[in-house]
Amino acid sequence: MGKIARPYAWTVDILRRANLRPTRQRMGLVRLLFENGHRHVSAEELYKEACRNGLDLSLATVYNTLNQFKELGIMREIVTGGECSFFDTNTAPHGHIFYEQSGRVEDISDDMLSVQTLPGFPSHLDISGIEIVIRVRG
Amino acid sequence: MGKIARPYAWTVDILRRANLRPTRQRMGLVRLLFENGHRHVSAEELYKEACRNGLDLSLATVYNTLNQFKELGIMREIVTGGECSFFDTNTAPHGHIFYEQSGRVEDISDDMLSVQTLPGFPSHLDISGIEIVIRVRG
DNA sequence: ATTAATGCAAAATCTTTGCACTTTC
DNA sequence: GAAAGTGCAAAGATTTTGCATTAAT
Repeated sequence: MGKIARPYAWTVDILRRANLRPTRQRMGLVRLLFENGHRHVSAEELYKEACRNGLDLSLATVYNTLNQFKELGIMREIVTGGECSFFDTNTAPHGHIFYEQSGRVEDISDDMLSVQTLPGFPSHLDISGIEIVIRVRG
Repeated sequence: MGKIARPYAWTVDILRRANLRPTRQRMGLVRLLFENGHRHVSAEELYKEACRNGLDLSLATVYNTLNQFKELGIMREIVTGGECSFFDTNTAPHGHIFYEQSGRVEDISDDMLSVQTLPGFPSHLDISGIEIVIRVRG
């Protein structure tokens, strides 16, 4: 990624819109997360990637930032049942395929799976999220 | 539950069938888990319940036993995204409702939700499990 | 007797937090 | 300068492990 000499305007925009100060660390993370389409990352992965790209920050800051982004609705968390949690830049409702061996996460697209609530579904429930994970050995 | 003076025959049967020695601890856990229909438990919950019922064992043994049961296919694990994992005595495919506030887990019955794979689903995947969790605030 | 299981405490993870220091506004 | 963010190390929490002891076959 190279040094961030001048902040990328769009990273600042994203952060401003979320009422977060555009610090060097956040701008770097936003750039990694959003510059090339949607991504699934674990905190650890993102931290290492940031370091590799010359961004100087701590793992705790990565956790804090990902959790802030989650709370602000910019990202969402993916529950895999693996060792660590993942975060997804795509906040639209969709399921995931979790590859147990590699620990990788992929989206389930609309033409793969159909999920519908039926009349028997309790209508009073205040749903905060629907997790669909297909675990595969491959 | 009272003292287990003489082992319940059916708990021994379940353990024998799974090639596990019917120890006092395992028989007690099997009894709590299977004597009254299907259950969802966390290790901690089950541990406390066992203690309350006069069963003398350690939390580590509860974890070990639940994991053995999972590997042997007697139980399965439920991924909730909450702080701890849950184990389910019902191994048939079905989803769960997770109540974030209480940490309780309930089954999703067949008349609540319909899930179907569509033609676009990758047929070569070696699926080890499908997790469907509806998180609710209530 | 032989073999397996248990208990305990300690370790291993992943994740969060407290506080002094730094950066942004 | 005031307020917010960061880094670090330390704490928390859940789960696993190592090993001496105990129990089951």
